[in-house]
Amino acid sequence: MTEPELRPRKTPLQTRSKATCAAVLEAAARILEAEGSHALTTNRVAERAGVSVGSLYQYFPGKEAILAELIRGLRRDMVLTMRRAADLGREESLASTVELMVAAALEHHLTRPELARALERVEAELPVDAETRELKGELRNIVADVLAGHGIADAESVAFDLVALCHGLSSAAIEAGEKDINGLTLRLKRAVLGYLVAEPAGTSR
Amino acid sequence: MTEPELRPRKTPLQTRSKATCAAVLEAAARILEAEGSHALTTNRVAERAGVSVGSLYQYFPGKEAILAELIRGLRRDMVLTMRRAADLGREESLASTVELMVAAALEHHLTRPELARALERVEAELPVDAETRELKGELRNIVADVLAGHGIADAESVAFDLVALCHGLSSAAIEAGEKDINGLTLRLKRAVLGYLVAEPAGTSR
DNA sequence: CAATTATGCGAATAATTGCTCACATTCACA
DNA sequence: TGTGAATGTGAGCAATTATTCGCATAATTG
Repeated sequence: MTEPELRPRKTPLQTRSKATCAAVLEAAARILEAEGSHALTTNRVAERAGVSVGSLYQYFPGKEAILAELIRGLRRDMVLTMRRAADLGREESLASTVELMVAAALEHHLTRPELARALERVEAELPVDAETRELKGELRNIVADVLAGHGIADAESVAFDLVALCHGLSSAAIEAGEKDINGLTLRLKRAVLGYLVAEPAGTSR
Repeated sequence: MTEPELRPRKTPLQTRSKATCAAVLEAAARILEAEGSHALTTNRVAERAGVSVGSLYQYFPGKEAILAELIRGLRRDMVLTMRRAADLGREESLASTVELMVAAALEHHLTRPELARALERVEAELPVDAETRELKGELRNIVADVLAGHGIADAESVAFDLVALCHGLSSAAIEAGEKDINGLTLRLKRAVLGYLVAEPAGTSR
């Protein structure tokens, strides 16, 4: 049960090799979203990418590294999207900012829903990747900053909860085949603003 | 890519065979929570169960069937737990009932957290199992009934959202190693009551 | 008690998969 | 243009895995 290596083997220098790398990643993504992680074998990825296995192994030590790279890519995207939304919301009301950010998060989930879902599942079975951990923290920080900017107490902890709540609702709704994105945005907004407005205290037994 | 069979091959009749079945399921559960689904092989399960592979295959057509059975068991448990909580909450205030149900759901997630998480991931990669689908619907119905009993409009849709929200927050918190269960219960309660209290309307663009 | 049925066994086989390596091709650069 | 570095190839070996099948043991039944 040796931990699989998640870092790429070497970074492509020439354009040709960059294309190879990209093709491998894209092929893996497609297999993943169409058939799930159990169908992801190095030989299949290479074939689908129009590349030989040898080339694949030149850049990735194994399939876990390919998956890890896809995950990092997704998270980097997410952070960028959310940062942009947070910036747009600067000087806006809390409600407007929430709507902007919720819409951004949703859009992110909607670009390649199956891929995002598959990668999330895979991530849980892989050793923790340092950069991925950082990126997740960064996401929470972005949210926390927005909250703090509107004078909300305990911003860090609240940010954690809001991110988790939104993630839960978006995933479930998208998985259930929800098509009404505007409606879903409203439901997310309702959850977020509701949480913010509700009494933090209350007797638990 | 033939769909794996998820139903057990035959039902054990004698006590001896019931024990074999149970041993297989428990062994699979232990491997799953300790090492994840990639480590779950039929031979390993049989060995860990103190049973031969042949016996395993007598009752399960493959490992997917074992996993499916574990999933069904977990869901059946969940429905029972939640029904009990809903019954206990009858004649109580909405807030109290929410607290009871939230606590029940949490307790459920906490008995074998790693197992529950692993099974959820596995479920997403398996063909949809009829009974599992039913059970998930049943869970939402239980919540919807409670909501309707308190005169909440659109109970079905709200139930969907509340279940999703709670699932999201519990999973994230438990995964993050949250130990303060009382505190977590309060946060869940806050999310639920907040959602219920917040304006369902609001302008989305 | 047979005789029938249920249960259990595990070596052996077939299929899959990860991964390497010896060799070919292309590129960068003096 | 030539030479070393970078890149690409894919047959094939090693290891893992799923699954079967002939046979032994235990329970049930009549």
